[in-house]
Amino acid sequence: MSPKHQKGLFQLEPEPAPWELAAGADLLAAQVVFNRPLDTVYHYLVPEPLRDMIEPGQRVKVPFGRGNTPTLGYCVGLTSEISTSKRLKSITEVLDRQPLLSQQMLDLTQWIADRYLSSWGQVLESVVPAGVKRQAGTREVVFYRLAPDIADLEALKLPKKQHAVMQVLAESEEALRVDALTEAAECGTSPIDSLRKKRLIVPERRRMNVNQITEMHVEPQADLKLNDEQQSALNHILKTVRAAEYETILLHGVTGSGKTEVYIQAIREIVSYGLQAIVLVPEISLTPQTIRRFRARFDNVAVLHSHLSDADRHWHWQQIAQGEVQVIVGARSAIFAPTPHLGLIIIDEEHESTFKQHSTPRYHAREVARERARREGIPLILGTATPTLESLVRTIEGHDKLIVMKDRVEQRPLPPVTIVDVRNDPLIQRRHSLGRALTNAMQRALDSGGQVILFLNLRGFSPVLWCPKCTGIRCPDCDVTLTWHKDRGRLLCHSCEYEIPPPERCPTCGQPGMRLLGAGTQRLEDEVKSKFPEMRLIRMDSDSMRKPGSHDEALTAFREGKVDILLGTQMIAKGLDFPNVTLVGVIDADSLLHQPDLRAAERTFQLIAQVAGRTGRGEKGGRVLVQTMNPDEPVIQFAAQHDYYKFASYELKQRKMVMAPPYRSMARVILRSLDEEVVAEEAKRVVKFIRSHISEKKLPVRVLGPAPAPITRLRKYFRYHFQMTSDQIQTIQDLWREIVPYMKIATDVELTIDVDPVDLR
DNA sequence: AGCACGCCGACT
DNA sequence: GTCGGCGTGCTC
Repeated sequence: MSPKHQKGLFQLEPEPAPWELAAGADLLAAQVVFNRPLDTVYHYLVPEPLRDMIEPGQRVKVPFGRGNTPTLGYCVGLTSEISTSKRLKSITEVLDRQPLLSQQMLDLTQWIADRYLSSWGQVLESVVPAGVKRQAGTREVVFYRLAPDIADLEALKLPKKQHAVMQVLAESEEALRVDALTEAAECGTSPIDSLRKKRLIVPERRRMNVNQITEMHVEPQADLKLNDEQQSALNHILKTVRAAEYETILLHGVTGSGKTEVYIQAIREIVSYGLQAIVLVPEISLTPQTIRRFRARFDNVAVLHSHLSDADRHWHWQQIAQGEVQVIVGARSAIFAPTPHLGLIIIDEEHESTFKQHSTPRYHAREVARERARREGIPLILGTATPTLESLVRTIEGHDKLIVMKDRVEQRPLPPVTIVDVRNDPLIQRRHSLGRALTNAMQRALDSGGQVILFLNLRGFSPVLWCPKCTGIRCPDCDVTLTWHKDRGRLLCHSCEYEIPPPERCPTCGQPGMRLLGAGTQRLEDEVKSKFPEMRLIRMDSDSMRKPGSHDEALTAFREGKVDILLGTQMIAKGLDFPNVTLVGVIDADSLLHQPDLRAAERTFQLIAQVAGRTGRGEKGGRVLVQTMNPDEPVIQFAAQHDYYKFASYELKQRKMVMAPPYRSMARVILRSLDEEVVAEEAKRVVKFIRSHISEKKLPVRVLGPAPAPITRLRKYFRYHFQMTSDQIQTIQDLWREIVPYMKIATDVELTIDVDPVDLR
């Protein structure tokens, strides 16, 4: 038996609870936090009747503020030592029968609040699923038992029906539900009510599950044989697992190197110790294929995806908390799964930006996972074909371990990548999306019975509807042009929900003859159909894949060879292997490269590498064509050479030069308001205030900005932003906490801070 | 964030 | 005179 397992057993032993230690004292106070941007932990007296039911991790109802408004809060601790001199108010009600969070999860959420400059209460509110708070899918059922002091039934001289009820209960080992009782005693509910009023029977409330989830059945599968690289990666992971120590392992495996099989066999080991594993994947990879893959290898897998109902989510939460689940597979928020005996955390596709939450608390699941692993003394595995520079630098600096798997399984080579300079391509000049080289390559691939994937990172038909006399049509609420969606016959805003029918004349100057500029997946689809009319084609983007299951359906059709050409956005860049794909075309590598973002180059490299990974997995081999107007761009060159490390060292030099992450920590502050002048003024004022504080305290913090955000207007709001960078994130955190109370922000301006931003739009 | 308190203008 | 505008400051 492993030392890890023993530790797991010890955790089952009841510890003396802190409130028991305080029981001798004459007062008990609960520490309460609120779902408000307040950093304070408030104290409330626990009245006598609530003393034996309150526990940290439960929600409580308390009077709050001058008006004593009844407010929900989270009890995060109990104490008999109160530091405040204020007179304490009392808790009104304890809302949960069981704590929603363990002490470890409370500690972790406090760390998140601290790290991401959000309040503890706000973190707790977003960590506990709504279905768990509502106890969705359960109902309160009343059970009855005999009162404890009843000795002789006959002596009570009860009416016949009531006597029958008592008889049934006396013969029963456990408490009975009302419906079971009425049936057994052959009566209605009135005798039961009378008995309760006489206190001869006592009610007992219990929560019962209403529905059980029926999981799909999957044929079990045996583990696969690992190749040498996989085996040595697994050996290292198992060494850490057996040592029961924290370590972050960056598993850099090229596309098709078989990372998933390594994860599965590592999980196999910890499951055999009775421990649980969490596997985080990007939401988009939560396809039925991924799910099937895990279900086929483990008995108890919980898959937490975005289409679960509140009731399902609650049920899974309970199952996980009871230790009934071996493996939890889910997106970002699955890192909060309440596993009692966690043994391993895996983050697949570590480089994906969806692991960063986009709203408060703006945590990064990778960093939360790292902290959770550190606290629980377990390994964290970060798997990817294109590590983020952040993760790579941590291995260079010796904080984390790097394991490289440079070969694909069965020694299949990575596909040759050809950069196609389309600057002088006659077809491209005539506004085609497919240049001559790509068209010819498609023809050859299809002629020899291969399949083709085309990648274009823009949905819709055309991103600009252009008036020759004036400008393009823009969204009235956002600072972006409207995209023409031919399939729906509407112009859509990609930043909000705004849509309009296409105007016949320019809405600004009344000129007819608007022109469509630029191409999205829908226009590409038309072009492919006209160039290859006999080929079967499927388009995958968020428009064509709206109904649940269509994603899986499309991929299955493609895999089974019922489709010749698959074209789409990001959606097709990751996931599964299609052995018969012999050509991958990247339509427009430049659109990725030219985004106003410090990670534009990194994302371009990642996308080309990911898309290229979709081919060359079968015996026929495969190739990749990348169309670009910037053939000499180093990033595109490195991607064509499959040389991650050359790319990394080039890009790291750039980042060092401009003092950007991963060499500097960064926080981004966003101000938004309906009034542009107000928000611009306020941003200037705030930055001036911060700068003066920095120079006064001589803090090593740089402030960049303020400037209008790249998307200056979003959903009617004008947005300004600025960045703070420093060698230590701690410096920025301390600075922010110190100055926040002093910078009075105008009431019509909203201010948010994003620590370690991944998106600077 | 939310809410109460407070100090100013235009109404029965 | 008072109803309500929103700026200010506090919440155990």
